[in-house]
Amino acid sequence: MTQRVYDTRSRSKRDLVTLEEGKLGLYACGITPYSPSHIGHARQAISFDIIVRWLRKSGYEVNYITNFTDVDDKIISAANEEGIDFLELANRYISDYFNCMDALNVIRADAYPRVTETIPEIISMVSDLLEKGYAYEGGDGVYFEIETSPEKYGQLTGQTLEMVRAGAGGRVDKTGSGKRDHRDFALWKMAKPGEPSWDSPWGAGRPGWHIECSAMSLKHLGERFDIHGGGSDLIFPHHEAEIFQSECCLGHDPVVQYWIHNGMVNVEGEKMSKSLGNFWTISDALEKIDPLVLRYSLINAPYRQPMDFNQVMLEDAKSHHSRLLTCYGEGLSTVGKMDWSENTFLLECSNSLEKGMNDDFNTRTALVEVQSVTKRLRSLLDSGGKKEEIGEYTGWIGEYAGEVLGLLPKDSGVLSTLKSSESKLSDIAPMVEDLLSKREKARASKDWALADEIRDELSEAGVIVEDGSNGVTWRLK
RNA sequence: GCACGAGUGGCAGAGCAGCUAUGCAAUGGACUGCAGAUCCAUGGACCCGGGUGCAAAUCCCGGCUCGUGCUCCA
Repeated sequence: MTQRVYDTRSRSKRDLVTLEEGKLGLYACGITPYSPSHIGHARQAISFDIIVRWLRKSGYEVNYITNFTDVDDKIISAANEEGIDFLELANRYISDYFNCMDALNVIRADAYPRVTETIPEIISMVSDLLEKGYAYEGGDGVYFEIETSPEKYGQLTGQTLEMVRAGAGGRVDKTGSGKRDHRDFALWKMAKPGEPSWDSPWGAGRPGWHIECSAMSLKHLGERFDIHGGGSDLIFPHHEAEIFQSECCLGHDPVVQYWIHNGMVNVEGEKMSKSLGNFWTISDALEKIDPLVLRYSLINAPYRQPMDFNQVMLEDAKSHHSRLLTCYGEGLSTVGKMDWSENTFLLECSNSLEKGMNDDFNTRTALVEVQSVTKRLRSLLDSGGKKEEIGEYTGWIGEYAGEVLGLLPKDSGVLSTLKSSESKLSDIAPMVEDLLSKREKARASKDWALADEIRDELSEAGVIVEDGSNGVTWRLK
């Protein structure tokens, strides 16, 4: 089955053909660590994590690179406010990022290059651009000159040079910079007093925002690579600027074969922003929900669609995830994972899941299949189904919900959670059983008031009592 | 204003030419002292107007509405 990938540049799904057969270079723009990571970062990271997992499962040898922009205006001003070094601040939030990613079960990328560790490469790229006549020194910095290659303008956004010229005229003067044209962008910014800086042929300064990614992708993936991704908010101007820089510097195009972009996360229908007070950091979210439930909720829509983060979707994710985990845990502890390749129903499910994932990584379709396998496993477990079948279903879930979607903790974790809740159960069992037998006596004598009172008490204590056709059962909330 | 994208049942959200999406909710039933859980069943949708097709939610044209980008942003 061919992998289809939606490419922002051509605005269509295209068959994935890599530059080198069986190998794939993927660069995804990472974060600027100036504040704690938020759920938008989580969605970006999880989307690409699953894309990488899937491509690897499909047989590609993937080299996955994602960066940190560890020097930038916002980092500097946040560090100044606290009176600390900018790198100290950046490191703090990078470590926050890694903690969150680990919790969310995001597999580490193959490399996490940083701007501050790529300065020589950046300087060399800027020098090249100057030499080739694509850039100029403008007093307070070195700028890329858009007019040198107008045909490259708007490759990702569909805008032309003229449109933007018409739309934003007059802004040049306001910026007060040495730009010749307001659409030109900085490659190197000269340092103002007190700012962190590196020596360069043009004076002490630091890289502009866009050049870092061109330099880092070149360094790690070479002069041409397969996929470049990031949040859809980076399409303009960041990724367009990268196209200018990389293609002009290297002298060929395209440098990037496929551009992919994940959609934004809104909160209760509104754009997430600090000023609206609806800003969710990942740590905030993890205080209220399990990290894997958050992961589940964030892949409940295809990665390109904008998604709304709200109470309903969280509760949905919570109930689905807990059913998935419970079934998997029971399957694991009673039978274990078994080969399912002879099971026609499971084969159909994986076919359909693969079809969805091959069609631009549709995790929503994948979840539908996971739900349907879980449902069947639940009823097998409840009705005392054949061991082989339970094992097959458990194996399927481990493979797809676990390895591909990353929704399950490690098997040892699943089992120990199961055990600890069992031991918790056995601790309180005598007391509960005692109350229940009193309740049974009350029920036998049709003293419903007393029976209900006992049930309510237990409920308040966190024990759910259910009268089934085969007698009374109870479990923890 | 320009660009890009989206408008599907009560809600979330797939499908992108012919075949039940799915989940939650709802309704009816089974079970129950009641509640819950579970099981069975049922109803319900493709923004509007044209066009192409044997056939359109799905393609084309024109509207309308919404979102995002055009300044930093995953």
